[in-house]
Parts: sequence; structure tokens; C-alpha cells
Amino acid sequence: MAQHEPLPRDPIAEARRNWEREGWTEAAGPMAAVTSIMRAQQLLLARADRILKPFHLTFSRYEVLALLSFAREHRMLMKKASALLQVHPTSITNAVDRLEAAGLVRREPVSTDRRAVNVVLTDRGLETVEGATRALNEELFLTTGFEEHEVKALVGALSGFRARCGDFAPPAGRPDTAHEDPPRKSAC
Amino acid sequence: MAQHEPLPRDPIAEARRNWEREGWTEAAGPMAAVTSIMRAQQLLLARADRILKPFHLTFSRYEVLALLSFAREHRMLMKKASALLQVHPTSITNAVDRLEAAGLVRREPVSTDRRAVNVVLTDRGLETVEGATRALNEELFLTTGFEEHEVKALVGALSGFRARCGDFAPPAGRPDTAHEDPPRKSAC
DNA sequence: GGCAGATAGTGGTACGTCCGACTATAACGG
DNA sequence: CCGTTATAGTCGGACGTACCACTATCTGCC
Repeated sequence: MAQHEPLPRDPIAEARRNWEREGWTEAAGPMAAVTSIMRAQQLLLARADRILKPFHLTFSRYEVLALLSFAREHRMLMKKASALLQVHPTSITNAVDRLEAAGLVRREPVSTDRRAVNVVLTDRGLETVEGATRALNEELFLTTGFEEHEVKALVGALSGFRARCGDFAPPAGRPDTAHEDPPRKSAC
Repeated sequence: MAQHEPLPRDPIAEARRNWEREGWTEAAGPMAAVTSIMRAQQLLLARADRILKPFHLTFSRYEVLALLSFAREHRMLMKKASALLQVHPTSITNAVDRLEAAGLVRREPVSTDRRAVNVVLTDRGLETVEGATRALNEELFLTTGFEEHEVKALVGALSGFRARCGDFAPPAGRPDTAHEDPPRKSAC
């Protein structure tokens, strides 16, 4: 996971200065924000994968298990999993292939639609995801170092962005944020 | 790039409710923040790659070109590029292979160290990166929809996180932030 | 009823990332 | 000076993601 030794300076701040020096002052801030998100994701994913290694899981496979653990009867259509995790159907196929090979889920036909496939969490899968969730909570989520207000700012700004990108329908009835209503456009 | 139709509700907010229902209230916020970062990165990367498609570039290859365009003489050691972009050396090898095949960069030996290799931006590479930067500025960075205060919050929270993760040495001499000095620990 | 179009899932391919192993070279220490 | 250690870069493989094409099936409409 790129266990580099720390750099003397923040390369993103440096890039921002370059942007401003070129006269792209308007774009410099968002550029830094976008780059920061990219880099943070890389660090977080590497850390999650390292934590999940003892469980023989990757983060994306864990996400499938976690989703199933909250589903009715621990069962879900491939299609629905793909939609909720917001990944391409083939990614779900890939993940389920490996999870099934590990005995953590199994595929089941759907009686009402012979095209569709249900993914079902096995007992071993449930056990595994419970342990993995405990590990992730303790070793990742509780130690991100994000402060309360930072969490709030991150989730807020990013959920706005995701909604604008068509990720999900904007929360129509939220009167507490109605005052900043003018929906910022965003070409995705 | 997962051109899903929008979901009725935000799956991350849903996950957060699940977390809280299970009693993991402390971890729920950071979990939502981490997941939001993951998903935002996915959307941003897909969008960047789409914008760069006409240039026959991907975002990671663009990053290499952009880095070179700001370097002295448009020239940099592979090792240094790897360190500044914070990716594994093999990723740079991969990117440079493709950029070289496209005639946008070329490898040059280093006279003082026969192990090392310099990457040099070609004229075509410079032209390309200039066009690509214009496109990214106009179609991505200027249209993220992030507001001023959101950019500030994102960059601030994430640069703190990156610094804690050992990404780069914390900005030692910044008296304006000295008042919140107690360095939050973060196990990376 | 039957055909056109939509939908669920999969196989194959391309790309980016990482890791481990390896080569070649440099730097250090006795 | 020579052996040990560290460093720069590459190769091969594993994994996750996306896209395209394809099959099987369902749905809707005439």
C-alpha cells in the first residue's frame, strides 16, 4: 500500500500552488479537493484491505457481506446488490464468485424469475462478516482521527456531490436544509 | 462507470442507520465518512477518465504528465514521480510504458546513476497535457459543485488525515494552527 | 399468441493498483 | 579493496473495476 516514507511537503498543496501560479485560481481549490479525495481513498482502501487480510477478505467483498447481513433473510438479488453498492454488475459477479468459492455466500435461483440470482449469506459468511465488522470498527472507523465536525463536513459535502451526480435521488423532504435549496448543477 | 439510475435513497445514510441500530454509534459517523470518500472517488475517477478519453489518457497517466509539466526541464526520476504521486513504483513503470508508447514521454538514462531512469515530457506530451488540463479544469474542477466552504473543509480534513497517515511530514511551522496542536493519533 | 424490446447475469478484455521476486548498480564498512 | 547492504527499476501475478458482447428470460403491445 505504498508504504512510502513521509514526504517533506504535501504534494497536493504543491499542486495547488502550481495551479494558482498558472492563473487557474478558480479551479485550484476544487482540484485540491478532488486530488485529496483520490489520495484519501487510496490510503483508506489499503488500510481496510490490510485489516481484512486475516479474514481473507477485501473491502469490496466485505461490502457485499455487510450488505447481505442487513438484508431480509440475509438474501438479495445480484441486481439489487449492484445498485446499492453502486458498482457494475460484473463487479458483483466477480465478488460473489470469490465469496462463493470461500463458502461465505451461495447463489440460489429465484423461483419467480429464472434470469435472476439470489445471493445468500451462509453461516460461515455471517460469522466472518461479524468478525470483520468488529475489526473494521476498532481498527479503522474508530481511529480515522476525523473529528466530529470533520465527519459532518465530509459526509455533508460528499453526499451533496453524490446526489448531484445522480447517485441517489436528492432527499426531497428535508426542511432543515431547505434554506440552501438552489440545487447546484453538476455535470456528471 | 456505473451509470446507474438514481436510487430512491442514499445507501450510505442507510448503512449509517444500520450501524447505529447495531449500537456502533461511535463508529457510525466515521464509517459514513469513509464510505462517502470511497464512493466519491469512484464517481470522480470515472468522470475524469471520461473527460480524458478524447486525449487517449487515463487520470493516472494524466497525473504523470501534469507532474512532468511542472518539473524543471520537464524531466523527473521515476523514483521521484512515484514518491510525489504516492503510488507503487510498478504503477509508474506501467504508466510510463503506455505514455512512452503513445509518444508523450520518453525514458532517458541518468549519467550519474546507471540504475535510475529519467522520464522526459515530449513536445507532443506537453501539448497533450495542456489540452487535458484545460478540459479537466472546465469539465471537472469548475463543475464539482463544491462550495467554497466545502472545499476548505474537505481539503482541511483530508490533509490532516493524510498527514497522520504518514503521507507527508506535518507542516511544522504553521503558527496559525498551533492552537489545535495535540496531534490526533491514527494507526496507518 | 407471438414478436419486439427490456432486463439479469456472465464471459472476455483492458486498465490500474499492489505485492513479491529479481537484476543491476550504488554506497557503505571493515 | 571487497563483501554486505541499500536502492532504482522491471517482470509476473493477483485483484477490483469498467466496458462490450452475449445468452437467457421476462414484459409489453399489437
